[in-house]
Amino acid sequence: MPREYKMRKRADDWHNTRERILRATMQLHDEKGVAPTTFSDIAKRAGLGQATLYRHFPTLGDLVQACGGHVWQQMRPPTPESAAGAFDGLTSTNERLARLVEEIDAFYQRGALRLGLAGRDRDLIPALDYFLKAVEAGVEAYVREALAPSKASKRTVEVVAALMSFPVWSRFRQLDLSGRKSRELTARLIHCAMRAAKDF
Amino acid sequence: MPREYKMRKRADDWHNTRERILRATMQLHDEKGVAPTTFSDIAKRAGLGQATLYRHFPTLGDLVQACGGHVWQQMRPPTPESAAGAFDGLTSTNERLARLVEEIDAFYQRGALRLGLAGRDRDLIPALDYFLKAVEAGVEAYVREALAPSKASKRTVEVVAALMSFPVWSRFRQLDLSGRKSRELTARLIHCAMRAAKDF
DNA sequence: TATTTCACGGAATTATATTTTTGTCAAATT
DNA sequence: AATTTGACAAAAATATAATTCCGTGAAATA
Repeated sequence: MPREYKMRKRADDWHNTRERILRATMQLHDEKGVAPTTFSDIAKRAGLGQATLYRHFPTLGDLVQACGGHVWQQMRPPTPESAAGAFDGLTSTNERLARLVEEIDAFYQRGALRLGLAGRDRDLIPALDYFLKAVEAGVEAYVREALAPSKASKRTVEVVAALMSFPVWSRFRQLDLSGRKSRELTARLIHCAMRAAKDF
Repeated sequence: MPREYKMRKRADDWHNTRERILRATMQLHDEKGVAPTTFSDIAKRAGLGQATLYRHFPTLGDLVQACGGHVWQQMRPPTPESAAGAFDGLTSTNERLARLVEEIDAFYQRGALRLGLAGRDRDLIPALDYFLKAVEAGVEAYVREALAPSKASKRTVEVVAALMSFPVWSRFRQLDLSGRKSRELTARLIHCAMRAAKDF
């Protein structure tokens, strides 16, 4: 229920408690995961009554979605809109792939914790699924853009996108390769996959 | 509380209800996941009172662990013990890698549903984590065995194991490649990874 | 057959989480 | 200044799940 506010102080208070709620929620989500976090957890952390949460966010979906906005801008995910710009001036396939790996790796590093936690509960909480689908679309757009000059097939794009997906990144991260080596390995695997995908 | 049973019929009844509980539990776990399944869900499905569940399995951990036994034998995971035998008579690296991919792929196909569901709740339910760690150890043992004649470094084994992990398999499965093509792709990626891992 | 044992289900109890109700006080309006 | 509005917290009301208690009847034992 958005309101018309001519009332300055009340509007500010409203906004402030809203932000306190979101801060507390994100903290707890980072600590225990999304699904296991309860309303009373949040209220306690924010120093508010539970009823206040409902006033601001009638459903859990609303709350998670609102967090999504903050999280999105904190992790700056790749988007279809930013894809073209990310490869500006790079013409060789090699350069473009290197840039692809850099960009996505940097993004996953920024978002590792939250992407992992969100992934766990995505089919429990629709807002999370929506969020992650948007992330995946962004990654795929980057892959497509990186491969654009190579006239890669749809299939090739799919395969490379799989290789650049978060679950795969996350598993490889468990090896304690340096970031440098890790990106190098990824790039090589992509080359290999592209060659292989030609035969499909 | 195990008992001394000389009493035939009671022992049988006890065993039968135990199996009914496990059957119902596994059904529900397959349908809704492990964590979201409640004791009353299980009791209803099994046609038993909830109290009966507690008598047979005092804690959730006991129940999940007992399911684990059945699940384990249904999905026949690779184990360190079976690793050596799986590559009997195969001498060339190529043959061994092909066998590795076949074996693990077949296993993941058998276990896909449950491995996915278990993975989601593994850090919520210790018994699941234990189970999955055992699975991972088996896969790694197979990788090690497949690469044994190639004198691969520890690092190489790790990298290939990552490539053969369930999360990676699962993501690639989303591409709708035929099993044939999919295994072919995996094999090629492994070759590439081995070459790359040499430089690390 | 008489007595004891014990697996069971119904129902009570406890625990935890969600959602609504209500009174209060400060801010806004007149 | 008097009145109204609305943001808030405390606590009540619901809802759902975990856990325990207790009487019953069939199986075991003597």
